[in-house]
Amino acid sequence: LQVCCVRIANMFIVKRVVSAGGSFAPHCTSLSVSHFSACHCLASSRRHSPYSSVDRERYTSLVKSVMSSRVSSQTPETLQAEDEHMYGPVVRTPPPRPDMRVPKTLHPFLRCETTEETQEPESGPPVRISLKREQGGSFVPSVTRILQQTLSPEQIFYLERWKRRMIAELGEDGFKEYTQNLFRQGKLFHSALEDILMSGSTWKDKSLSEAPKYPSEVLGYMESISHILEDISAVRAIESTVQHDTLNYLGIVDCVARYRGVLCIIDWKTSDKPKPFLSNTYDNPIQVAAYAGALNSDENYKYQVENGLIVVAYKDGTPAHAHQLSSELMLEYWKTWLLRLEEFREQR
DNA sequence: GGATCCTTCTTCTTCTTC
Repeated sequence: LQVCCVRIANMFIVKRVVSAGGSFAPHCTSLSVSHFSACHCLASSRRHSPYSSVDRERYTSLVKSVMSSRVSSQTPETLQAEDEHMYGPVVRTPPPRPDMRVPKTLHPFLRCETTEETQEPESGPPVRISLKREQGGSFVPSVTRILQQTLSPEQIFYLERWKRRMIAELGEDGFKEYTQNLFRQGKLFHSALEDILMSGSTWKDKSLSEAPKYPSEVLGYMESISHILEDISAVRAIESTVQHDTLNYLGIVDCVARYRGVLCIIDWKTSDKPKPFLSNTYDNPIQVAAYAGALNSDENYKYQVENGLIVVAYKDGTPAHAHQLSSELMLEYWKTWLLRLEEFREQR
């Protein structure tokens, strides 16, 4: 509102000064002296401007510019001053980082040995290996931590800008509450899903009989993914820890199951904004590839997973978006993950 | 029981015209 008032007030001043024939002409601040004179004269005697006979073509656009209400009276300088007032000092967008790099060592995504004889039956309850960190052992960083600490300058810039704007809108406390609520919803959604997938029933069965058991906040998300759940079968792992045997990192996979018959690492996400394209999910595909690579090297899992699936659920029940990651795509993201991992190690 | 960890999310130009 404050910015609007300032901008409207500025435009009003320009209009008044021009129509009163004054010599104040903010539009001319970046123009030459001759332009300024033209501006002044045109403003003071519009009907008999001496410039109309001298150099009419040259000043046509200038006249239009000054007289038009569509032109903002703001200059980049005043806009920046306003932004600084509202959001703090302006940080320039960092130049995009050329990322044609390849990892120094291309660690294999899949285990070398053949998996034909190690196929295990897909019956039985899903595995759930809980996280147990070794006391006093060497520190093993997590996928989330590594991704968080190797964000690109662009990502950091946009995230910080978003945060600044949210705090300006909601206040410090309001922002804290907002983010806590986002996390809470995500956690509730994951718990409900875990419950459904562990029990081996479908959401339709559950929603008919046990819907009241789930917090009302997650019902929309469950409705959102109900069509995806119909295509899920052979759930093998839920919220289970995976650790890479040589690359020394760990994480917790949301789910390993078949989606339309293809064995996938599945990552469930909640989002307020629609994410119809894979590119809308930022680092999520890298996260999925990192989990898959770890699982493939992990002795606790006797099978390999080459594909991925990112499911974005919506609170209002809008059908979720499911982004499938082919084995080729997973390999590409595996390379990106290896780069991020190298970057993380270099920081230390 | 307390402390710590993993995870849960958040980003992508901006203005005019119809």
